[in-house]
Amino acid sequence: MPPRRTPASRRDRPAKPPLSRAGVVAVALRILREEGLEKVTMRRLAGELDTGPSSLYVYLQNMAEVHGAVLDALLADLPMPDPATTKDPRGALTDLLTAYTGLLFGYPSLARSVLALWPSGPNYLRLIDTTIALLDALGVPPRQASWGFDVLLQYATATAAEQATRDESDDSDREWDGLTEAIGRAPGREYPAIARHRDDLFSGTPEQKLRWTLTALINGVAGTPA
Amino acid sequence: MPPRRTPASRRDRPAKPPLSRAGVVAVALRILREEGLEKVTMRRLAGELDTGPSSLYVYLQNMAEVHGAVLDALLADLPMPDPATTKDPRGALTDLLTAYTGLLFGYPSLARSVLALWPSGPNYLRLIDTTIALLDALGVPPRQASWGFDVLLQYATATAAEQATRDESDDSDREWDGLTEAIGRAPGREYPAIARHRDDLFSGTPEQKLRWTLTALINGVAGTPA
DNA sequence: ACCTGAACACCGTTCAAGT
DNA sequence: ACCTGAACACCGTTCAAGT
Repeated sequence: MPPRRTPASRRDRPAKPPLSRAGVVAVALRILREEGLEKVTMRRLAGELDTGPSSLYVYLQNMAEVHGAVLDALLADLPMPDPATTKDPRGALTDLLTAYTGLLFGYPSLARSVLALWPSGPNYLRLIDTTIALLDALGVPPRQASWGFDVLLQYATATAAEQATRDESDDSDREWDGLTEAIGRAPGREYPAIARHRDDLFSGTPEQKLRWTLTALINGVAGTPA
Repeated sequence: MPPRRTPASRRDRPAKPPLSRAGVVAVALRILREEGLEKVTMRRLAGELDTGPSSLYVYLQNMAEVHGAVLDALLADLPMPDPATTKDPRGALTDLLTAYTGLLFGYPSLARSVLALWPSGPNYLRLIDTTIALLDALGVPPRQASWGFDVLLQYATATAAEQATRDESDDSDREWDGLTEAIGRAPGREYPAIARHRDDLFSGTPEQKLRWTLTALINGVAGTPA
């Protein structure tokens, strides 16, 4: 029997590295950054790794797991404060949540997918741990911190996900912001509260609103006995 | 030229009602209730209406619009308090948001889709209007009510959407609750805050948590100057 | 155990051609 | 204007058969 060798069809091509979970995730991350989540498909990943789509299922259970792994990889770049030494836990928490929101704003369709996931990678756990620790440092009672952390993270994610809907529609399409349109047009006879608040509803920059909302969430979590 | 008549292939079959947006939405709603959102596809809708999928695009721009229309149809059943006469606006607001969450809990994958939408149908506008009016009645300053209403609605939607992930996995699959697993296993050396709060993180029923969170959100919105 | 090609069972949307 | 069939351009996942 002849020794096993690379098949002729592969000879003189760059050696094909062995498949691995990390390798698949690395390719997924690159495609996400360069072309967006929509292009991260099992077929595309397989193609880039010079194999068939079914081979990926050895390393990842399904597409949701790919998305979760990609989120965790992105979170590695999120600067984490040290809750034990920070002098301004409230500012550090706001900054952390703002940074997390900003990161997801760069990948709104990933944010959308993450809402349907329960991310559980090591970097997401670190984000949870730091959020809870900062609430502790703020003097929030433990049960409130435990029940409150995911309101904070969920709001950040949902805010970025909302952005996805905007990004998908083109400017020429007047439906892109159906709710703003609808609020603007809502007849005062039928929707008196909307009519009364029309100016306030459209006031403020997205940054101002985000900052206010995060503050309101922290205040609510800190000030509401469980 | 002979008069136009129903083609032979349709004779003796029940008369085919003319297509309409309302008709499409009604079928979508029935399929949603009986079989879930996953079965509400353009091809299925077309099949039930005895036509081809392309015909639906005369009445609805895309699948997102179908989902939005279905949500609005469901909201017709949501009991709305009258903000002008209610004596306990805080209780009424909590009840309204709890009822909205409960309604979406029945259709978690719709909730997931709604997060990516900006619903703008008449019944959703009514929900917004009532929420703002109840915040007014609570004495919340107008700008805070204007900025705060969507935190409340978004939380309700996101909470129901989270449920979708659970529903999709079967019991035998231990991954169904990856985050709870991960939190339970998180080593205390690396995640000290999680370890410290382990008991509180798993405490409380979903109902208790929902009630507390809604209260915390209302408190935060009411008590944080914009 | 790992890897594969091919198949299964679908999707949403567009388009040219009718009526 | 409304409606259509067929096509376009894909999907995720499974499975039997390899190595």
